Amino acid sequence: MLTSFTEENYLKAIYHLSKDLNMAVNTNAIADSLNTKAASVTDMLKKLAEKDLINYKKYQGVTLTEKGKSSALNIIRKHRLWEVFLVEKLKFNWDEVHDVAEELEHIHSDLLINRLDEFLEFPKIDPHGDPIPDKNGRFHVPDLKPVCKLGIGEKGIISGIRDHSSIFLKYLAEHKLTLGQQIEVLNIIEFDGSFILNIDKQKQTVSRDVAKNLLIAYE
Amino acid sequence: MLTSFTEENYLKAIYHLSKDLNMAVNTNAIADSLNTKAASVTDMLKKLAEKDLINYKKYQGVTLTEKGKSSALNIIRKHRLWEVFLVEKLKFNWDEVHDVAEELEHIHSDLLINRLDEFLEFPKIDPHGDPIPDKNGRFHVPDLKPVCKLGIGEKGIISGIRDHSSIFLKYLAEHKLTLGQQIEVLNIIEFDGSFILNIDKQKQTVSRDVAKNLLIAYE
DNA sequence: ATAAAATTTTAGATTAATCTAAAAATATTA
DNA sequence: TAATATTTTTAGATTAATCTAAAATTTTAT
Repeated sequence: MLTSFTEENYLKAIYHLSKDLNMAVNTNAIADSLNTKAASVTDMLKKLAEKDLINYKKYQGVTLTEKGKSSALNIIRKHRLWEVFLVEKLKFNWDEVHDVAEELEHIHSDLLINRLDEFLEFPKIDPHGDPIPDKNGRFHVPDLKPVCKLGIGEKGIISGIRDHSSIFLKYLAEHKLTLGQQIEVLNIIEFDGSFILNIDKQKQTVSRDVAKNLLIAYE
Repeated sequence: MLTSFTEENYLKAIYHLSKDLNMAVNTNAIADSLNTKAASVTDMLKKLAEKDLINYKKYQGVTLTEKGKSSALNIIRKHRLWEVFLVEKLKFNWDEVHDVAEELEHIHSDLLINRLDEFLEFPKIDPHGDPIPDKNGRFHVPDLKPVCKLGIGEKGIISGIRDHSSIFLKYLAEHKLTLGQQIEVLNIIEFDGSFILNIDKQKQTVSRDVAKNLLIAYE
């Protein structure tokens, strides 16, 4: 079955939205996430339902069918594998990969993506710590917690991020807050909830906002 | 300036057609090469002329402007670099790369393509022997001749092909007639113009059709 | 429970790329 | 050079994806 560039973006958006909420996704939520209008979304939902990619009943929101879910996971797989390629092989910074991967994820070729997977030695996570589905759509969700949940004296390894904006990614890179880095909470400021961290043997303060969006795996 | 997937395919087609003929390209020729109808081509020509990518006067055929030519060369550059990547890094056969490269060539990112060029160590030719334009659109056209122009006893290195169809490519690969291979003309059959070649110390006969489409560089 | 607010869908247009059929222009040839 | 054939363009539709504005439905709040 053929899916257009646009249909694929809808499937991906629905997948991400329903993953967070774990329930039917609203028309407006899709419209917001794709920067389009609710009326356009309704039109597309009818089309996707026709193709048996989503379960859709008027006014009731949508969920992905098995077919739709596996299609969405394949697009996410492609996106994340390309991100690994860009960073590992082409020396992109982790804040430079998203837009290009948004285009590359729509290239239609199973051979290409499976060979790329092999070339990259079957990576399990992308440059932002997000898991990469295998060719059957299977992946493991690492158990991560935001820095803000740590107490004083606790340690962890930076292993993911919640906010994926390039401005946040740039900030993190400039402050050595990159994947794999060990951190320790030295103190928490009561006034504004900011965290004083020990990073690479240096004291560094991060705001509560940063602490909420930086995910760690316990040691 | 933004060019759509479709516009890019028109520019590429016009480039290839005008390169062979070295003159204005006909509406019907473009329609044939893109498997579309003359009426559709006329519509698109108006649009490309509007964008100053082609010189177009009704009924007079078209040529590329400098802008159009440099855009076409950039698409060809991308196509051929991706082909090198697919063959060199992802172990595609040379008859498997064309369709995927047709999609990859439309990814818009200068950083991507220039980094890919670097990653591949600035290749000068693609897996079929076609030259790859550099980032300024410059490339050298190798001086090649078809096998059928060789006389008995002459030698050469297989360095290019005229026909790019996957059926021809597959035939060549199966008969060790691949890029870089040395050949020597042992005999030419008067009856049907077929060639008896010495390839890798083995005698092999190829039809005149093959001899016309297989290009060699003299020793 | 009903009115007000918010969300979602429908109706009717718009744009890019395409098509068929007919008209216009150019090229061929007798 | 006039008739015929070929090529190209125009006119008018079609399809996918989008939009605005209005109508329908659901949710929230009094």
